[in-house]
Amino acid sequence: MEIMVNELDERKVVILKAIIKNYLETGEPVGSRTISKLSGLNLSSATIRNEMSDLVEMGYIVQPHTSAGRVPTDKGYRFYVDSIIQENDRRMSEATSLMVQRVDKLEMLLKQMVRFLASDTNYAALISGPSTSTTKMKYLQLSVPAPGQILMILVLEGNVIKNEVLEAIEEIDYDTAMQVTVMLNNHLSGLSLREITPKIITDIMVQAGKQQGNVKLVLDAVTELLEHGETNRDIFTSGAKNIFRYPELSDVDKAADLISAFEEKDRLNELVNEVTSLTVADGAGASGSGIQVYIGGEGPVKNLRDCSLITAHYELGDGMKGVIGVIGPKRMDYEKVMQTLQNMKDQLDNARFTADDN
Amino acid sequence: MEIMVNELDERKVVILKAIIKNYLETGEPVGSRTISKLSGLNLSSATIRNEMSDLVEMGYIVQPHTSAGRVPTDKGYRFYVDSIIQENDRRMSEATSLMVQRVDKLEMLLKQMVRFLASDTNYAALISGPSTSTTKMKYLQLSVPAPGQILMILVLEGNVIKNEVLEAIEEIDYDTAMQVTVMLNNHLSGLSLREITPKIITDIMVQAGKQQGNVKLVLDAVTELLEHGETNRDIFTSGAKNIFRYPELSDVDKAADLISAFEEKDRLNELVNEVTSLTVADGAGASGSGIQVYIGGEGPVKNLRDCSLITAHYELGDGMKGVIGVIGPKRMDYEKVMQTLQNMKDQLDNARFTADDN
DNA sequence: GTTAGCACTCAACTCATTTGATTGCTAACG
DNA sequence: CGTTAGCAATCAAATGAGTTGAGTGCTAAC
Repeated sequence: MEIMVNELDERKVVILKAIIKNYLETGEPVGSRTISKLSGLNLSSATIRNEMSDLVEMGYIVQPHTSAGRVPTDKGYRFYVDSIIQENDRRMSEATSLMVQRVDKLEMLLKQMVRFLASDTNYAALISGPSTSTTKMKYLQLSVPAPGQILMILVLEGNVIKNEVLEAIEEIDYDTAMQVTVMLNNHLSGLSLREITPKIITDIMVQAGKQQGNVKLVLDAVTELLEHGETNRDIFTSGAKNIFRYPELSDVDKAADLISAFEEKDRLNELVNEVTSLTVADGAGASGSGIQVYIGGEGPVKNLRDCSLITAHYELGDGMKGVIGVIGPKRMDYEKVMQTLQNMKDQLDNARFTADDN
Repeated sequence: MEIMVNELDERKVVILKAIIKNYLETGEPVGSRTISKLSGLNLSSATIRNEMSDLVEMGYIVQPHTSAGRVPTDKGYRFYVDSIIQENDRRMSEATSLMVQRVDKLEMLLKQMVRFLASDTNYAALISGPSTSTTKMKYLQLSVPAPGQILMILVLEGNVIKNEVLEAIEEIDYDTAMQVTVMLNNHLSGLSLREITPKIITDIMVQAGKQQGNVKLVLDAVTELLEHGETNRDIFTSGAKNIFRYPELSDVDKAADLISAFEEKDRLNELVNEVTSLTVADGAGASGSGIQVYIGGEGPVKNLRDCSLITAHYELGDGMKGVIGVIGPKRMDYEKVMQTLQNMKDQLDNARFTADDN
């Protein structure tokens, strides 16, 4: 990226930014005369035209048709976003602490966040629940709701609760279930799925005694539950209807596509997973800020034509990592969304749960 | 309703049905010539015109403007739907058993159902989880995940699991929690919220001894959880994007409205509650079939302009009652949807859970 | 390197016209 | 008296010619 800095002289940069900024506001192709008036450069429209024609050649902007103004290309957007990121890194984020600090139920917090995000930005917003494979297990409880059945309850950090009813392998009575519960907690409490070593497993199995079958069943279920939760996180969304605010997305096909992505959470899950797997250092111009911007067909949003995606990773502490993001038209207010998202990220990173205060 | 039967002579009935049927297919106003050809009555368009003009006077159809064809009014739809219901009652439903009979997890079943319903009908579909106040409690388990905290797990019929972490009133240790658990199960297991009498409560409180505060806490939480679940059921949806198939709904305002109703489940919950509270005998022409049809502004859908709602109540046994429904344009294929819904209802009414088979 | 000037382009708008589906009415028919 | 053919009247929607206006590219002069 550094090599490219010199491709554009200062004046071209000013003009390009002015074009994109204006386009973000109006959604209409931008003409030379507009820029001549708004850029602050005191140049005539003719001169601007010459520069614009250069910018077209370099691929930063295009003309929808001969006698129309110019519209940014993906390359243009990319440039714009990258330059915003650089500026923001300089003047650090002054996170205004505007939201609740202590929340009992994680789910509440996330719903609250995503709703705020959508209504603040007027785009569609989503937030994923925390990664289940890196979150620590607080407590595991087995129980016998009916003969031959084992009820397994798994409490994770942040009081996220997972549970499942299993069909027992060996006969198991209430007291035995309690003994096994204590034994399992001794080994597993405080660990995340990733921290369970083979040694721990063997230790557990040795102590399982006659209940080996059931213990294996439970361990498998725990693993399955957490692994499955990894590719199948809870996802909360808000503001899907904001799609209709933007004419370029409200054409029937695209809108239907977006809406169904928001309804069936599967595709959002894929998206979150892809975003997670791309390292922070990666293409999306994250730098130190931890905000990623995917424009147009880039990366995870290649199926969402004419959309851009802005995401942030949050970490609530104790390995509870998740993703929060905004989906909008390519012509979105990148600057504002990035700021809001940075704010949210800071909020979440500093959130503490009342239940943890003991 | 019986009085009205004679308002329309046989020929008018045939013509009216033909008009509505054609309108359902095409979505375009229907002209006299079309009916003259399609009705099978061998009448000229002029005669049809005379009859149509009568039907307009009687309020079954209207003209969007002079020189346009005719379009059914809500009264027209109502007539059409009622006559379908009568015919169907006669030739009983021959429920083709096309779906799974045994499903472990209720949530899976419901998701499966709603997805099928949406893709089969091409409308938007929704299904509510079972009523929590009439579902029986199978098993209640208390536990102490951390000092000063009580983890309450409530297993309902169908292995629906609810849970909550409470802040303890009195000190409570693991063994005490177990004792209380056994005591509570003795009293509550097998009952639904509605079946808990004051006597049961007093009996429990007497036996609570030193743990009175915590027991009260737990009982309140159970009540709160189940009552809250009543107005706040799980709702699964599918096929929201089908809205775009129908031009009359895909105008921006209406679509945005519908979409946000489907995203934020609150309004669907209200809808389900309203549907539930209207008795089966009520206005929506249910008769014996247990299918309700709400046309246009009728009842629960008064906010969803130009939409109709068709619902069925299901009962999985042991008080697990819920609602399944389809939302589409007024011009929807009532006949088909009602049949599909009847089928689903039958499936659900007969579904049995493997976990119950012991 | 910058600018004024001008011919040219083309989507978008306007407005009159045409088209075609459909009605209501009337007079004739059986 | 119900039915029908015929016809003028209506009106949304499609068509198309003409106008507008934003914007460009090019050239010649500053």
